[in-house]
Amino acid sequence: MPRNKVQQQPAEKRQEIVDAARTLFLDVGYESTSMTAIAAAAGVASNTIYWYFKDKDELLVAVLDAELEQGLSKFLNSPAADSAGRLLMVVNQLQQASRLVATVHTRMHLSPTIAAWHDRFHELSEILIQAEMKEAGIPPEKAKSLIKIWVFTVEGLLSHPTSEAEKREICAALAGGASRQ
Amino acid sequence: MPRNKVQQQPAEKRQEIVDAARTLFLDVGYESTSMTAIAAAAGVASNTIYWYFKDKDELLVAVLDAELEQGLSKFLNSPAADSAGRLLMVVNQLQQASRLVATVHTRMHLSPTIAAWHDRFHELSEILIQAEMKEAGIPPEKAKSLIKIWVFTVEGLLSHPTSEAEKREICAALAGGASRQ
DNA sequence: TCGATTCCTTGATCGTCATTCAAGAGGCCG
DNA sequence: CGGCCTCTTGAATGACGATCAAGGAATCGA
Repeated sequence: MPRNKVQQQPAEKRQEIVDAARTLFLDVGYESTSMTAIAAAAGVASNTIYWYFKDKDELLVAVLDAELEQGLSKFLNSPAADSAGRLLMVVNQLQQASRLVATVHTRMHLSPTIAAWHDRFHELSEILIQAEMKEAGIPPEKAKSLIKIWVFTVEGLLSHPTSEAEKREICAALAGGASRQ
Repeated sequence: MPRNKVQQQPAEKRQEIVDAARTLFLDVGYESTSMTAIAAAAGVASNTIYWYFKDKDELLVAVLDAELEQGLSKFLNSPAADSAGRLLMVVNQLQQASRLVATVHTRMHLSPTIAAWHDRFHELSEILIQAEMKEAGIPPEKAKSLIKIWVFTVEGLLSHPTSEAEKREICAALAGGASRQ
């Protein structure tokens, strides 16, 4: 069995493609970004993308994972504040990827790949918020519904244009409502 | 200036197109429904649709308006219950159109027509919820953030598969959190 | 009745997009 | 060398939303 070629040496090209896609997805949106445009930005032929990714959705998952990893590390290394402050920070951190929220919710019905990513993302989010609530002294029993409300509200804030002041109010109302349960 | 033809007599064809589109949009989703399929279901050539509607988005708005009108009348004629019960009823009423939630949020970035409909929908929703809260004795000042939280949570419930029991819990938590502000 | 005007419908076509195909360049191993 | 793998590409395919040019049918003024 001959093992050939330099094997994975220029796998940086994969990263270049992800970077190009990420910029375009965040800037003009997934739907308005053609594979040709991504290829041009990455300096390859559009077919080349299909050597590294099965389809456009798998490329989207790569972008989402990159975005998630970056957001997660910022969140975990953040200066500890109160729940409302941490919530607001998450919202603002995710804001730049806000266009992708609707895209994921649309494409999860069309692509099993996106559906799987979406499920993993929600699992992770709920785990993180549960930890947040445990720290605030809310019993896991009562917390279950609140977690969903938090997640849905964050998604709503990302999907709809909201002023900074209003975001702050809403996060405070969420955190306040939680501590009073 | 001759005024000709029977003028709008067979405008029922427009309704047939909307009905066909509605069935397909709710069943397989907007993105997976081709204009050809709608035309076939309505018994016309695909071009004919473009005589009645500027584009696919305008047809979607017609479907959304029909769905909204139906849902609204059911909501207003509903037996008065507590806030949690009325919320849950709205969620279940909108459930059949749940696939369109993500579609609207995606296409509002691509189509001014959809963006306008989305804005109108949120205005209307917030007015209705505000009335609900006024009745519950919540001052409009405090209600503003809660309204958004309610709307976002309803959208979240529609976008994510949730068991009946969990929906009930979440609605109860929302209503309970509101009354305690 | 005749022609003009408007309403409505359609077959054919266009342009774009995601994706696939067939072919090949260039390095590695035996 | 010769076969085989990794990687890249120009060209094609097929689906879709949308447009075009052409007419049929109904009504009006003359």
